[in-house]
Amino acid sequence: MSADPALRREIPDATVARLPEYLRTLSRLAEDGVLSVSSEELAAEVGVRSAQLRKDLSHLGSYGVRGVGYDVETLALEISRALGLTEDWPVAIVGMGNLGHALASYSGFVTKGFRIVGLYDDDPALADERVVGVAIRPLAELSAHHAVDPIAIGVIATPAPAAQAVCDALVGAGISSILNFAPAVLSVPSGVDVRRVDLSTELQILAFHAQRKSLAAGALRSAVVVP
Amino acid sequence: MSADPALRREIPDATVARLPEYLRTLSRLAEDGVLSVSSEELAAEVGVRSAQLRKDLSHLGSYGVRGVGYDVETLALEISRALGLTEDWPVAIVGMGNLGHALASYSGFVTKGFRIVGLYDDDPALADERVVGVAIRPLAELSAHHAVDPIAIGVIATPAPAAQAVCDALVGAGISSILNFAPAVLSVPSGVDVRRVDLSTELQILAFHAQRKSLAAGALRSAVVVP
DNA sequence: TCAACTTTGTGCATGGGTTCACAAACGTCT
DNA sequence: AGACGTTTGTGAACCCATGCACAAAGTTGA
Repeated sequence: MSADPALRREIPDATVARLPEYLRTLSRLAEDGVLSVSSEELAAEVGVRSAQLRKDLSHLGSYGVRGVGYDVETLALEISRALGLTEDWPVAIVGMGNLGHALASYSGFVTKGFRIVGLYDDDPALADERVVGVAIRPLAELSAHHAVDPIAIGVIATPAPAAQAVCDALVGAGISSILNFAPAVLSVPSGVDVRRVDLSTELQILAFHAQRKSLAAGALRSAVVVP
Repeated sequence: MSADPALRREIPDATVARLPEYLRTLSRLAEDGVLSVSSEELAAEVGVRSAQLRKDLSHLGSYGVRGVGYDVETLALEISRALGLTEDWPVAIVGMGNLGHALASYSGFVTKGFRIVGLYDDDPALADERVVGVAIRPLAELSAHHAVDPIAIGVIATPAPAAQAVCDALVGAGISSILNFAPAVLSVPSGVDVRRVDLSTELQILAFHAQRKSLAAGALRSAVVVP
């Protein structure tokens, strides 16, 4: 019998995907000394409709005040809680090439709730190199490390051909949340969560829209020449 | 009066987002010497339902053969065409920190249709350093460069506070497709396409699901103790 | 040639997500 | 205290996407 609506109710995936954006914007407003926002103002900042923002927030509970708006601090706290950012999440990165290094030193990591506890790469040239205070170790050590100091989230930053093997190693060690930067579809047992971030997919989607724009422009020119 | 269904019809965004995945898988199959696939097989590889795959492909035209399946080469070519990957797209990256370097040397860039033509960063320490054969130059030179050798897609890999200014510079130069890696919402005039890739958003979504899993486990334990 | 089998392409139903529009709730001002 | 203006929270309508199920179309084998 939980009292917190965030735990009782089912929050739609589409809403969860927007919460980080709301949170980021609220944090910025808080830094700027803003105490209160209306759904209209916040929605404009984030780039969504105000009705959508209100419906999203309604899934977490009722934290607004009618006629006034939302208290910035309170709302930020409630979103953090809903997302599980009040506890912190130990993260391990596998694959310390260019991308792995970039991810490890990415400031967004440390800011809120995430903490790097392990960096892994089988390349002997990288062994024991330290990035943000953590030594790079061979992947084989991950399982032992996880047994002593649990890892909640595994990040795969290897080339595509290695990704499935790395994923199997992570799952084998008992890690059930994986962020995959390799351009490969991973197969995992049910209960394991995989999210994929893929640069070339995004580029290709942009290319599609760019092509549509240039085709539309071409069609327009033709229409003018041959009405 | 175009004969190509891909140009006539409207392809849904959800479909466009999946096409790169289909293309990648088809390319892998082609390398393995596979000549033909059924929707069932291909869908299994990609991790979608076969009905969805068929419906997606039907938006590009009718390239399957009933009773047989799809010719791998043909289908790959048609998807490439639909996405606009038969021409190649000049890309510029702004912000050559860790992430910029990682992106520039990312192999997925060159593979299909994308070509890096410019790298920009205002840090004097980076000036004239060469990555993948391209010299890093100050952002101020982008506009002149674009006028001579057009850039189709701009990639923002700067810290969040600089992102909007960089974006304005890109838009001002006439670039209308932007891929943004900075954790910031960019405001752009209509007609400009922005896609955002954000590490910390993805991590937060994973944290949400991880929390749900651990809460469910906790609830289960409680239920066992206090039935 | 024809029957049996396979697989595509699609009409239709179902479900989620987005948007509209408004009543309920709050603060403020007279 | 009461009327007025503002903003939330949400029921209802719409819209897009997904999944089912099957007819149409093709292949294979006798």
